[in-house]
Amino acid sequence: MKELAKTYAPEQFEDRIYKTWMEKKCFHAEVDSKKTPYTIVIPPPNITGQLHMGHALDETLQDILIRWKRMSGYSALWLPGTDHAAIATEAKIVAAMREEGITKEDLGREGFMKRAWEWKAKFGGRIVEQLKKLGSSCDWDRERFTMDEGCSKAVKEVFVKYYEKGLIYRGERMVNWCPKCRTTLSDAEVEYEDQAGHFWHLRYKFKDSDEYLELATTRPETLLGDTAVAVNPNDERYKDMVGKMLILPIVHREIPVVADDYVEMDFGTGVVKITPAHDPNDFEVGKRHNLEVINVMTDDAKIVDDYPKYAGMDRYEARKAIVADLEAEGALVRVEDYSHNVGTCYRCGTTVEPKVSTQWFVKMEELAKPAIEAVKKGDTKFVPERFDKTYYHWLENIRDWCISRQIWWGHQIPAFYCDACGEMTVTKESSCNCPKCGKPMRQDPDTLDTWFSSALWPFSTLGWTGSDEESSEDFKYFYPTNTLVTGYDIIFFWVIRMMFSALENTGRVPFDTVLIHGLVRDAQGRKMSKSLGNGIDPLEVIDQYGADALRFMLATGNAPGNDMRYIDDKVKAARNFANKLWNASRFIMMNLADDFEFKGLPENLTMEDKWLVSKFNQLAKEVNQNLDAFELGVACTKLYDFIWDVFCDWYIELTKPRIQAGGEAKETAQQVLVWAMQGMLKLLHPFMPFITEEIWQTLVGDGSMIMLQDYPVYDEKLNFAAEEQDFEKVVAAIRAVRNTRTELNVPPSVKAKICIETADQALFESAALFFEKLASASEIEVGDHFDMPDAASAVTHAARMFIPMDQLVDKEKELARLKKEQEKAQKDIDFLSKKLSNEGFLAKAPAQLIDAEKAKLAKAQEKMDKILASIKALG
RNA sequence: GGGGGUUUAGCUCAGCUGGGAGAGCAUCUGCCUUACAAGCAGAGGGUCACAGGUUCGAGCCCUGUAGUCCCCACCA
Repeated sequence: MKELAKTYAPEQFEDRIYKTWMEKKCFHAEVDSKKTPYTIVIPPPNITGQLHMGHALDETLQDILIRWKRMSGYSALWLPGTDHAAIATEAKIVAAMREEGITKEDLGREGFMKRAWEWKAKFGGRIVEQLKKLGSSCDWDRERFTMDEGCSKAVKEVFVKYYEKGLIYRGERMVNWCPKCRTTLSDAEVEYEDQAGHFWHLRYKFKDSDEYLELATTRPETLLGDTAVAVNPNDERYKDMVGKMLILPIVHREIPVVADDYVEMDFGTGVVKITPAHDPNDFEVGKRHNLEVINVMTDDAKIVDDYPKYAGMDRYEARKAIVADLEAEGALVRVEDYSHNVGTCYRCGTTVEPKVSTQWFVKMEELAKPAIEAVKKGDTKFVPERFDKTYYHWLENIRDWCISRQIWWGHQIPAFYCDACGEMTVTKESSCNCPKCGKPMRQDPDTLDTWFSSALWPFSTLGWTGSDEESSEDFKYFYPTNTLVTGYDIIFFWVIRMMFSALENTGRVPFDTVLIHGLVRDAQGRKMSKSLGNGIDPLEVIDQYGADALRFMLATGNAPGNDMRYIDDKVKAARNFANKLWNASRFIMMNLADDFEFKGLPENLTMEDKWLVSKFNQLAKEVNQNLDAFELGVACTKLYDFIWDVFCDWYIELTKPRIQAGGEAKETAQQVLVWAMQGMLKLLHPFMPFITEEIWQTLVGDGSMIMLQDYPVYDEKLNFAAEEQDFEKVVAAIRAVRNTRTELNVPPSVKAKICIETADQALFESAALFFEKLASASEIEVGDHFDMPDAASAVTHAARMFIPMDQLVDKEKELARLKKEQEKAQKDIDFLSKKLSNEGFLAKAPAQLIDAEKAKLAKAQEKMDKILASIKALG
């Protein structure tokens, strides 16, 4: 006898099974010309990261798809790896160094990089180990890192190519600057939030008169860098003042009044102070009017030494001091509360400082066009589709991408400068001499935006070298990849950049489908965050309920792209489902003799066998269809319902009489039970890999592994529609009897005879045992007419059943019950006959539907006849 | 200021090409029926936000309104 532990205890086998899979290299994908490739590249988690629910969801969806495809005969590659996460990682390392009292400068660039690599070696693998706890079937032989040799080569390759094509340039622009991280940020890396602030109304005095211009600002400290005041050229109020000079308060510098369309006449006083160095709009205005750009802040947002009174003050201290001085000088008119949009750093939350600086940029316009086209043509599809709008909108309004970062951890920009003659060279070489004067050149100290390397991930990880011909066999076989699974929150950061990078460099889209999922929120619907402390640790959930339960919960009951809530009860429900399956398999195994041999589906199937087989066949069909359409949640529900309701609650119960009977009947039942269990395990395996593998190996016991089995598909030979329908009559009759008994408060322990009046006598006679087992029948009598006015009755369209009780049935109660059923039946009849007498319906509805409705009406009428007969019999 | 999501049972959510409203949890009634009380058998509970429209037929398609959430955007 095969045996499983008495209770489902995932902690006892999940790790062991994962180890077996690893040892047998089950996750490894091969280039195989006989198979069709199916590829997913993982969204590489940051090496600084800890597994959170977002990862758990993301990995679960990918693992379901890859396991399904693998079992369906594809050469399925799930390529894993991690991201160096430039700013986040450097910040962590710097913080750790601070504990020891060391700064970056102490170590120098080389020393720092050495330390960073050590840090990576120590902690970079942590998240990978956590992914394994989930059961992720990644090909770990192909694990990659965004700063490994291949990825770094690809980065240089692409950078140089872009530069040579004029797609990358270096220039002085207004950029986003994080004073805490001390680096630039791309537009995508700035998060805007509404903050309560103030509107300081100031007056700037004219140089040649005692008149003032009144204006308002949210950032009085930037006044130090004001080089003009602007009004709208069409503004009658200020027309005469354009060109006149004002005296900047506090600083007492002379600045002009300029006219510019940028100024809105009806906002505030219609006068704007212009600080080209500290505001993107003002920068543009400044360019148009040739204004001086006066920077007043250091890299960490302190006032520069040119203003001794405020020098060294941080921007908020300076604000206070300057407001006080303005007030003292009489330049402050009033202060009003004002809420405005402030840009913050997505890594550290610090308010971003707009700053003019020389940086490297990717020119986006030309790159964006093919990326838009590719989705419009359908080469890449979003699931759900609506996210293509987000995608288009971003690409259509895209600005050049600032890619240089003032940190060390990352890909150093492959540009070299000659300090002697000022020449610049961009090259893939790691060092070079000046092509003009021959002197050694100095490499640009900046590194690239971390997303520059992530953008190349789908091909850099597959061995792309710059040309398709020279690239690896892996690249030729597995690229383009098929499905990218990611959250909607990183479409801008990543999906878009992979799209245009792949199109530009490989000439093809990087993937054909982008499956978008939402966020996992807490039980109250709040975003899980460190600051709120409301995050749920997936590893703790796995410890408590098992990875399968967590996975099933994450995959069930939500549609692609929608957020979901983490609710403990949902995991419990998934765990209970696993337990149900566990026990069902225990039931099967405990009845198997030692010499039991599974021979496949037997020939001599009974009607209930055919009913089950036919339903299973349908299930296999639908699950495949759902997976194909990325409806993973729907597939989960169907598996849950089939396994729990159809198989456990009905079929297992139906086999019990045969199992007790023994002999050939038992043998057949067991073959079907094992067949069905194997099929269900296979269908469920992508969703719950551990439990299905554990049961499979125990049940099958030949050393085979479920994850390498063929995924079940629809098979016309297993379609027994007629038998299925017939047996549904029996199921319905049993339900009706149970219902009647419950309503009459008859406990299951009280057995009673059931007389079945039906036209399908042979069918019900052969189902006698089921009524005894499942409907508390003491015996069954089948006939074409019974006259039993003192018995309770149960009615379906196919049968009228009488249940004689020891004590007389309460006729009034019974009558009331039947009347209720009559009402229901009448409603059915009314509804259906109305529909079927509607000429429009008959003329336009599909014939198949009309036939189905007719059949339903006939059934309803049959049922009504039987109810009426019972009512009549009651007198 | 644009764009999008969402509104379905007490709660959390499914319901995808328009054909009589579903699940889990919760509630109520019975059951220790030897796979499973992490269980079994039943029951109650919904004008599918609102108002129009298209259609033989609308939770689903179209228009508008409202609540709610999110994304994008340079109004100082």
